[in-house]
Amino acid sequence: MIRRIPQARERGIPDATVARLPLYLRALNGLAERGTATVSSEDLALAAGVNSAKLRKDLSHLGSYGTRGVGYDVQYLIYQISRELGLTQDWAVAIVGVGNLGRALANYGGFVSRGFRVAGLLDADPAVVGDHIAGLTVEHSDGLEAVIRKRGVSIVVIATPATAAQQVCDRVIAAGVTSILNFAPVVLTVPDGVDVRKVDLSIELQILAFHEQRKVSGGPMMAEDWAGEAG
Amino acid sequence: MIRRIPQARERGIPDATVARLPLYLRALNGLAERGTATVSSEDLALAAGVNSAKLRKDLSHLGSYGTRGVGYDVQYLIYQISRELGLTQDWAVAIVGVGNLGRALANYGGFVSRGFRVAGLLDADPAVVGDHIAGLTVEHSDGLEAVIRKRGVSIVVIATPATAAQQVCDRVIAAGVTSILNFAPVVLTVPDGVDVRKVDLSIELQILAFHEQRKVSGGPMMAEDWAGEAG
DNA sequence: GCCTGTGAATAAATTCACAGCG
DNA sequence: CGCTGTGAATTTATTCACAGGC
Repeated sequence: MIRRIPQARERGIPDATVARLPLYLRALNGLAERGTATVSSEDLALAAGVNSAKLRKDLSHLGSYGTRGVGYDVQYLIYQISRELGLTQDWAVAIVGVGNLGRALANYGGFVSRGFRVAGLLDADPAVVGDHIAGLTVEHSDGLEAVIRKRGVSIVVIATPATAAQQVCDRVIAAGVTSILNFAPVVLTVPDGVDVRKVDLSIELQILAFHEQRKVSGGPMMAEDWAGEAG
Repeated sequence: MIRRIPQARERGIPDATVARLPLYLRALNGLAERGTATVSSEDLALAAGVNSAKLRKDLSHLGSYGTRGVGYDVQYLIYQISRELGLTQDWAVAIVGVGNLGRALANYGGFVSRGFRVAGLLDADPAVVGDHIAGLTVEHSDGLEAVIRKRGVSIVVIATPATAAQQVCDRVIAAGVTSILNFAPVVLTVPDGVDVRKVDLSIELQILAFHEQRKVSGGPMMAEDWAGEAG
């Protein structure tokens, strides 16, 4: 029988924990900006919106970075989590598809601030190519492979229409990219070893609707005097 | 702290299942468009990107809507899932914050197509108020409460800067909204009974970076400061 | 035979509760 | 003492595997 060796150190961090580390990091940065030097698991958990037992368990997967009876040193913990997430490195990101969403992403401050650098904006539409967005010039997606290779892009954000997503996906994988963030509402087919994360705006709304439906017995309020102004 | 929504007594569908139903729904709609009448759990699972056992278990929580030896009737299953998610109703959604992201959301086809209707676009910036986006006119956020009441808004999307998010959140809750989709990178504090879902663009990138870091032993090509870590 | 639906088994995640250190 | 770190207990989710209907 093959038994998994529990790597107490830095290997084998649960997915659920990894997904929360950015949350803790953001809460810690907020504390740091307000000049807080140390924080207890209770307070940090509150700021991050989780419970303290979970927070301590999560952090314990990284190592013993707290001090019993005191709490965690904010700056030190920021560094440790950043290192664990790989944010002490500089990641070049290319955004493919410069529609409304692509523009929003390019201008999103959170990308640049944490180890990510938008190294390329690409679009297939000649009407968009040449636009200046967030200090970059939109390039034609014909040059996708060249941009990836020349600028060391390791993460690609797909913000194209659904119909183009798989094709873009195939091309960037062929160019060596193994990390993709997909905003197109389509399931991408990728070979083993390629990591795809998906953000689906409408799915979140649908989940909300499910819960909303359960709350209100009579369904949503009726829009009585809604006069559509479209058209 | 996270409060469980007044859970349905009759059928407690697991959260993990609810989160996947929209995925199945999209896969089914794709099949329907191509004229497929029935589909096996195997094929539907493939289209949705999950495994078939999970799919069958998920669907079993809704009822027995399949036919042994045959599969599921596509149209019927679409209806059942839609009903379960509350998408057979018409949900009025207001988007607060009409920056790049807000515009992207307003133009996002997936909203309108599935039981959601953008009933209001609001922003605090007078320079934006009056803009026409996706067939709507941007209104000043002073009128937030009025818009919510008059147009029967039951779900609010917060796409404001982080600094404004909590204030907007408080106002919409005071106006009776109990379902919020938050794109601002901040943890919202809400009373019990209010359901908040969060979409955080940078968190997804950070999770990708974590996995990417583990794949590539040498790190990304453009790593500038390679602090010698004893590995 | 084929494929669903589902108990049982397994795995993962969360929470409890307290030992142990500062 | 207070607060972390963590085994143990609990809850939740996934996967297996096959009974049972078509």
